[in-house]
Amino acid sequence: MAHHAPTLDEVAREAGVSRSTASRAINGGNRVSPAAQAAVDAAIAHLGFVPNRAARALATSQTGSIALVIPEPDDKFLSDPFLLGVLRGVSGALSGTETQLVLLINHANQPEGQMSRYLRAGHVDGAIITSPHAGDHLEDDLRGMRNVVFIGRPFRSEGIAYVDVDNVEGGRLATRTLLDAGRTRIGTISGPTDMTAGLDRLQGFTDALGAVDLPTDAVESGDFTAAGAEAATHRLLDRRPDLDALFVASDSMAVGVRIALADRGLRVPEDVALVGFDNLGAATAMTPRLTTVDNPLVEMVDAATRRLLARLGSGEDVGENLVLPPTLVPGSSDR
Amino acid sequence: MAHHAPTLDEVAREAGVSRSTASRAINGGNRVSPAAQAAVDAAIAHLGFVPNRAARALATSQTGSIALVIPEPDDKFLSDPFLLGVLRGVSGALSGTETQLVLLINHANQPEGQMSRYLRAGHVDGAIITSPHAGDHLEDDLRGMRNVVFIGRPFRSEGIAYVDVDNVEGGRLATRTLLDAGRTRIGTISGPTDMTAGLDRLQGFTDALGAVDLPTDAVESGDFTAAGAEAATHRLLDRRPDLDALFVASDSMAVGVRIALADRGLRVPEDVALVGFDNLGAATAMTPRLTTVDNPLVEMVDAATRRLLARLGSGEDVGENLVLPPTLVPGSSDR
DNA sequence: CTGTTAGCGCATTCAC
DNA sequence: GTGAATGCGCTAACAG
Repeated sequence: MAHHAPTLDEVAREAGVSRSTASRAINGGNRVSPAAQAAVDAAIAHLGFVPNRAARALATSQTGSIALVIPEPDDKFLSDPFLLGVLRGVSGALSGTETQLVLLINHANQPEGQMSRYLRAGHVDGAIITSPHAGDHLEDDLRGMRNVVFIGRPFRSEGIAYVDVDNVEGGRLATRTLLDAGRTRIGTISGPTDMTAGLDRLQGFTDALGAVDLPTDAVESGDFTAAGAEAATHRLLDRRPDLDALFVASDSMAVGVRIALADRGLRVPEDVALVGFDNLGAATAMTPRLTTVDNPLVEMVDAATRRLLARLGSGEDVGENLVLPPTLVPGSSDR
Repeated sequence: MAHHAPTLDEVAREAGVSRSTASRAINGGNRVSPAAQAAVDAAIAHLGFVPNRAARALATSQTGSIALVIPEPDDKFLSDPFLLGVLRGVSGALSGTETQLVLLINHANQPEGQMSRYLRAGHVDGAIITSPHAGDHLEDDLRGMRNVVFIGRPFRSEGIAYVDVDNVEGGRLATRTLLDAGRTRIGTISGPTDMTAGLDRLQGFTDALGAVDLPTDAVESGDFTAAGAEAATHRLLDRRPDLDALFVASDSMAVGVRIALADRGLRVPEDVALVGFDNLGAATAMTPRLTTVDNPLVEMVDAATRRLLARLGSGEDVGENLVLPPTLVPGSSDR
């Protein structure tokens, strides 16, 4: 245990300069002579100096950390690939940065406005908010705050910066793939209706079928879990046993759909063709390999983080919200 | 945005007391009169005062935050239920606490000793370290530091505080379940050999079979992923097509095992009985539902976090390392 | 380009 | 039980 963490004072003394010069040398080296810079660098290396974050934060009133707000862990939490992708994206964008990542679990029953108070209290410089649900206080509490970026489009997006994948286009893409494979009796296991991602993907499904004058009523909504999708599939097939294809709004749900189909003795893709959505790991683990729509989640989050950092740094907005295009990932479940 | 975050000074002034009294009132209220206490409380509520973490950290040289160190995101990262369980455990232990959680991604190629330097620099008060691998610098870098707790027993545990599940006993439990079901040609898809969890579960397998004089050589090691396990299962069955039961060292791997068995036309449990390990979500999603060993991960991590907090608070060690007992979770894959 | 001078907001001696 | 004084380690004017 070091008896004493080296301080800027000691660095300055060892380098033979004043504290201010040492400080400038550390922060970008503006207006410091090469000689002084070198001396300070040497002293830092020699002493193993690491700036004290608390002191720096106090002086600059910037914490050097951002928060990642994630929804309360519930039963589906334990197998949610979404969160892992988010982590990976933030982590990538922050690597090489001095910025710290503070994790904030957004408990559902926590006092309204607590989150925005936390941000306003200045405990962190900014925040990334994941998976907004309808009725979430967060969306309204945080509207207009410029140090906040949402992952996924919120329900009312005015005054909210966000990045998202084009879920409508993704839903279209998936459904067209089924059409191109020659299927005509197409249904969907949609996502939850209290999330824009669920709604948008369903919209894409409806668009694609409507464009070719096919019925769009074979819909049952799941909850982005395998178990929920399994039940939804049974409900749907009870009603419409003639379906020859399904667009499943998430790969996790496709696992449940496969089970339901197997229970009914239906083969994939011979009897029922399948196209999923996400490509976050589950698709490649299925047999036959699931044809799916790639959700560029990691890139999305990476972009969101960089955008937040830019907003914090320059103070100026980077402009438009970012909506990334989805792409089809071929498998053997669609034809 | 508030023009000005309220400071302790203002609280003191509004309450008609000195800064020191206000400070005491806030921190436990020792040696402050009921009248003063009430006045301060009122002022705090009125002003919406929130103590500035940076200032407090600077004054106390305690940051009020702990780090959670997780391994670098690789390809299996995106579908690892382990990490989610850890998050859930830490989150639970920290809720109701003022302590912040800082996420640290431990990049494999990061300079040796960086992590321990980070801790010694005092950026956080302590750390929770997840899933130690053999050859990890971390284990040696952090040995002896009393503000660190590991999740999962490290290879050399001297000088390292950790909590773990009894993986050996878990492996025994799983294997005995298979024996009790009348199986006699039992193999295992083990975990990676560079993790104590993998090694220990295999040890339990060997113990249980050795105790009844059955051969223990039907072993192939997976990597805790479904794809890896699928390949391992084929290797094992190529060599030992007569097996009538498998202990699979993780539920994620069991998914791959099921695929491999299906490919070979083997039914579960009629032809091959299966017992997994973890019960972190995958088991209940399988059909037939996987019989598995419950890994009390969330409780483990919760305990680890509380232990860390205790160590930081009182300065005294809480004593022994904690090793939680695993329990069997019945399914219909074992008989 | 450099050093001197002030705080940032809080906890904590120490006398009273 | 209370208040005055001091310092945590750093950055940011300011005058030189």
